[in-house]
Amino acid sequence: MKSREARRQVIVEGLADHLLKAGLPGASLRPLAKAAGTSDRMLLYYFADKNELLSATLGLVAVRLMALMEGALPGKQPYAILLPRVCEFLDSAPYKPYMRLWFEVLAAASRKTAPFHAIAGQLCDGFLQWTADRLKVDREEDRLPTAALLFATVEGLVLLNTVGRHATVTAALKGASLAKSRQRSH
Amino acid sequence: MKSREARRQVIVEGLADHLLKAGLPGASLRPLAKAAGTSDRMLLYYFADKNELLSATLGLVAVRLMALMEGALPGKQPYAILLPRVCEFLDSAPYKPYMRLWFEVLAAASRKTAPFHAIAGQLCDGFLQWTADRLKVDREEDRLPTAALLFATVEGLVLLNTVGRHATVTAALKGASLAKSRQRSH
DNA sequence: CGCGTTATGTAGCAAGCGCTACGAAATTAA
DNA sequence: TTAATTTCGTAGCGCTTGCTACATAACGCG
Repeated sequence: MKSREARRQVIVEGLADHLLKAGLPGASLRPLAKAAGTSDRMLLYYFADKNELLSATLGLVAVRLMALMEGALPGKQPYAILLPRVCEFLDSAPYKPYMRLWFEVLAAASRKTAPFHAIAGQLCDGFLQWTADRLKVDREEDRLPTAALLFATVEGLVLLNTVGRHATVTAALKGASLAKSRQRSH
Repeated sequence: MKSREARRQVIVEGLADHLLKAGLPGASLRPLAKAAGTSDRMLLYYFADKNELLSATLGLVAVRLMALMEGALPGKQPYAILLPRVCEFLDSAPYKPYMRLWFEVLAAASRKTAPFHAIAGQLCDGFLQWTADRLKVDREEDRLPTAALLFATVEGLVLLNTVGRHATVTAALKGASLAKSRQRSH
């Protein structure tokens, strides 16, 4: 009765591991089952169908990512400092699998494919919240807009990193610091 | 002899249409062939394999997109004006299929999957060039960094739009204008 | 014990995938 | 006209996909 939920939990852990390694293209039932130490038959015994299974797994992945990010970058920093910091640590090894998977989910979500659209939306909100929490602003009413801008910019930069455009990323960061330094010198 | 290249061209046009509609998930040989008015057998007669076929098709898609963008936003604008402008028109109807497909290519590229990685890189460079061309800067040496920043930010904003986070996008644009206005008032 | 619910293995289905073997037309070259 | 080459349809291969039918095993409870 209760152990069913527990068993589901254990399975989902294995699925999440595999999903982070292989991504959505490698997320077919048989490989997933193998990674979780069970069979495709059992996956569809514990989950109604592949959608429910993926929803649960991506949910856990989101929880893991948020837990990873929770401890990172303590304190509050202004925009100009936070931008390169976030960009840098999201490009570090532990986050790369998450970022790759994240982009695949986004691509699927852009065609309104269930269940990706909903999940992508939630994760966007979560990440925006996380950004706002770490942001130091002069006026409190600027928090959300500034956090949104930072979020979007980081998103774009991480994306550029994943396709190997590192030079463009550093150029963009230089561009951001340019704007800030000019802001100060005026 | 020469008509073979012409035939390929005609086929690729049909493939591009379908690819923009159905995206990478719908890009299997039989549907593609149907859309191009031929058979899967013939696709693999005119192209070595599916990779070559997709490369050619995505190449044409890139050409089409660049042609679409060529006429848009004539003249040069400063960063603060260009950012919302680009963001707005990339969210308009004619560009949406391109953006969706673009994200799918990026997701595939993030796993270094051939031939997407190379194509994504090229398109990044093309778009960066386009941005730099339309940017008005005070000092010429700021052009590339500023263009890169704008590119990345737009990328992130378009991404947010495709998952329906329009409020976050407008907030971010407000955040950008905030930074600029404060820059002026200081 | 015996019985009902829960768990799991085996086997397979229909559909789709990229791709190919084969032969018949159609076209071109001699 | 004949011979060679290019074009294309038919059919199917081997494999993977999500998912299911069926039977068996294990377990909890009376």
